[in-house]
Amino acid sequence: MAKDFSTREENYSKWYNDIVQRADLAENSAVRGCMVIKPYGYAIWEGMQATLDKMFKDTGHSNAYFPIFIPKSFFSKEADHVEGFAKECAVVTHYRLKNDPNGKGVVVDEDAKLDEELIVRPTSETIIWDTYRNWVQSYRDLPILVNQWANVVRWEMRTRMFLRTTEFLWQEGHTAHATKEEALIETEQMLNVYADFAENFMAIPVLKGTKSANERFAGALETYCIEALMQDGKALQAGTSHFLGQNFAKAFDVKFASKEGKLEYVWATSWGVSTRLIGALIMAHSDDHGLVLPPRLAPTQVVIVPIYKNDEQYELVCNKAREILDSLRKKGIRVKFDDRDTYKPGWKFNEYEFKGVPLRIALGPRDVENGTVELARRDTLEKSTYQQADLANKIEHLLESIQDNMFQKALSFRESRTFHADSWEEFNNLLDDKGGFIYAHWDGTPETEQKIKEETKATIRCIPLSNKQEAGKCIYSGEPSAQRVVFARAY
RNA sequence: CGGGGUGUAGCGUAGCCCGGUAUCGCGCCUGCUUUGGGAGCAGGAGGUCGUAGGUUCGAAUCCUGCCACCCCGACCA
Repeated sequence: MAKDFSTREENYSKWYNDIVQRADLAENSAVRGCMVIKPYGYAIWEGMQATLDKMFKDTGHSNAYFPIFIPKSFFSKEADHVEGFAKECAVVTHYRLKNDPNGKGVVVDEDAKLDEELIVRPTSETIIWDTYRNWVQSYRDLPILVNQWANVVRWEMRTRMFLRTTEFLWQEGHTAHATKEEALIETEQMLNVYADFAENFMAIPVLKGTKSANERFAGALETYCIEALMQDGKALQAGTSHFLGQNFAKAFDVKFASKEGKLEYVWATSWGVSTRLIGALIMAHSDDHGLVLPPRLAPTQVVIVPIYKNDEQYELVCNKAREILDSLRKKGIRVKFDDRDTYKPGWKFNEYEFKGVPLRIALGPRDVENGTVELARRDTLEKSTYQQADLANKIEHLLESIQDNMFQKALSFRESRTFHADSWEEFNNLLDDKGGFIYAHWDGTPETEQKIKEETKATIRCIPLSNKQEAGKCIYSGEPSAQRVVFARAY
């Protein structure tokens, strides 16, 4: 396993893949660019889903499901949208196979060619807006606040486990509103939901901001995003919320009669996060011993490992362990008692470290005798002995403290990698030296942004919502600028 | 799609330059001893060397085509 968090992509890649493999999260599949999410990785996703789903429902949204196939013609209706996705779509052209006349397996049956090709959804705006047209007639039908949990396919040139796979799992919210103001409020609300989730559940601090025109979602008027910093100094876009204006309503002719009796186009938003968040979790918190999971998202928060030399000790230790197990379960703590006798304690210690289980309880004859347990924290790797009395409460507090510590650690890391650059030279030096977020002045033109990207690989991650106005000069062109924006190299 | 690399047992590899039917580790199976940080010893199973041709008495090794995967870039959540 790589032992340093070098900014060398090569090492970091290897380290990242190693964590994915050793924590048993996922593996490459036989299908190009696709990934098999293994049970443990999927359990993390399920935890994220459950939390996010509740947050969506608490903000008035409902779940629905739309088809995976989108008729090709839908795509040509919104010009920017096609342009953004056309290059990475999987296309269904036939619906049947037949036996090869030459006896070599099966071939596509050319007689079963579709009149109109179907696109495997890269995102569902088009099919959803085509559907919404029929759902909306009056202002009384608005707003529509719908979310979908789904898989999508984007035929990317290059893939990375969790961060960019050909097929990935995500949620996409699609809302329709009577007014621009309401849609804007929704867009910002969902951005806040994402930021809340990232910081309070994933323990990853994020910058909230808007994208520059170049980085904006295809078809959106404004893209809001949360940006997180990974341990190699690269930025990761962790979630987006788009204000789509009336673009899709116009493209799909979604109109409603207002209170005043006028026919108006609806206002739209869309927002999504994906299994990429698992990648974020790995890259933000893992250490040289493997994955480190924040307690609130860990499928297993506490694992109990019994230690014994013979059947008699096994009985003794297991009885006590089951007592502890019950008391933790009563508290609602996700706890696992690993009483497999096919693996030895040392082996189990290592395994749960790879897997990032926040707290480990070791319980042996010595502990039973003394009325103690040994607790090991995954985040700090500290081991200490605790009295069994009131253990459930102590553990509950410890889990909270681990959650908090992980966030603080990630926050200090981000702060240590956040810089201001006032000259082109300084900008380049910072990028090559440390990576991280760099606040710098920009003249606001797409051309300059593009040049900077070509020369340094750094992009504008966002224009922070919390930005203060500050006159300055663009680090690249020297033209006047009204505020600093955040640059970084990104995944 | 460009540039680089790799395909040998479930996984990781040696051998390739200099041709003679494959090395080592992990894992797996059996037995005994073990169990507070990936146990020890003994025995055992498992390989059409990515694939299709070619050269040769003989190919993992040399030559040609093809395929797959990985890394770097362009593209992107």
